[in-house]
Amino acid sequence: MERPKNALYQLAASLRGQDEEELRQVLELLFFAYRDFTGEADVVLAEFGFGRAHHRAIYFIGRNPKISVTDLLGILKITKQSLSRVLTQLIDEKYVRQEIDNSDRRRRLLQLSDKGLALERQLTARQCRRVIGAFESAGIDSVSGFRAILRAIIDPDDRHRVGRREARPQASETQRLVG
Amino acid sequence: MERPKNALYQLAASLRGQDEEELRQVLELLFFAYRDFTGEADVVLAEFGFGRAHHRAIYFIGRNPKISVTDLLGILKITKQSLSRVLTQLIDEKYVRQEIDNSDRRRRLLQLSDKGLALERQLTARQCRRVIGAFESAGIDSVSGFRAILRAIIDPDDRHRVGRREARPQASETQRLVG
DNA sequence: GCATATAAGTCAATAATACTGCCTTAATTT
DNA sequence: AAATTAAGGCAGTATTATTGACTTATATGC
Repeated sequence: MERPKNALYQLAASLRGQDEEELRQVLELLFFAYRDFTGEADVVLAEFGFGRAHHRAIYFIGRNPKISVTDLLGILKITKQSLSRVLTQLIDEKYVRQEIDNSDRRRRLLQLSDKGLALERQLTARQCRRVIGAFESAGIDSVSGFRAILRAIIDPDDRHRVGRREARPQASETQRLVG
Repeated sequence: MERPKNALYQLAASLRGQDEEELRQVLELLFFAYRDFTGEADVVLAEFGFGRAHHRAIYFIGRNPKISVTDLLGILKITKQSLSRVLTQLIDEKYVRQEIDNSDRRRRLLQLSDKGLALERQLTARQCRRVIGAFESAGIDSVSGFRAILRAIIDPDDRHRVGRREARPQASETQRLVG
């Protein structure tokens, strides 16, 4: 505790080989990479009159067919109101279909229509194109480390969200976690 | 061109070993990791009545002392109006100082005050803490791949922005790029 | 069966961040 | 002298997000 003035220095010193400069570069890499990665979809979204919030909803509904509204909120971590505006629009314009869950008639299961699937693929294809290009130019050997660190940056409670989700025909996510 | 229906499949097939599932997981890792990474600073920012836009301005002014407004706009890629609101606030509350560039008296050079430096360090320390934790838990061997791929995701024209920037006492960034 | 809880949806009000277009002032460059 | 650049401002708008309260329908626990 001889140099209490610079918290960053202390932190950096605690990890051999990681100096402040290197850490700052990582913060900047994350900022620029994420901005350009999300920007990839913006061109397409603008044609449809949608924004990034629509994109996130479309993506995770496509990834989790028959997801309930509550579970989708759990993934997106936004309020019901924020999702509502976006979801209403997507349903009105027939990108997303709703059906009642017969095992719990309060729940509305969401899935993409054909139109929604087509848009989702277009958006995802663009982002994947960028990621594939990066894999190729940085080298495939870098991928596992890239994934490992991204995963480790995520809050431990949310790491399970990455990857294929199993069908949840009758139990909501919360129910599964509790039970 | 036998299966023109699924652009993703074609893309994925073009990269040996990369299937759609793996690519989608990467999109999701980026989404969750970036969200939690930026969320790290939100707690602190809220105490000061600032948002993420303030954070980005503070970060890049701290990283590029005596940067001009135009150069900062070039980094942030937002409009002058959007920056103006944030910058005015930061200057009024004395987190950022402005001085006239004597070699070109139209330009206002921005730098953090002591107050601004302290806030910047607090914000950066938190984010670095998360990154260091991820490095430690994923293993230091993963870092170079992580950095290489993030860098390759960034638009080629912006890759030079990551890292230490040299002092630019008399030439603006645009002038350097042109000249 | 009744009380409680949950899922979904809605209303009203507000905030942060961003945009476009247009204009001014001052200083520099051609 | 004219054109350009840097900074800043004004007016208006859009998107995404928030909080808090409330309704309806359905399910669950006692």
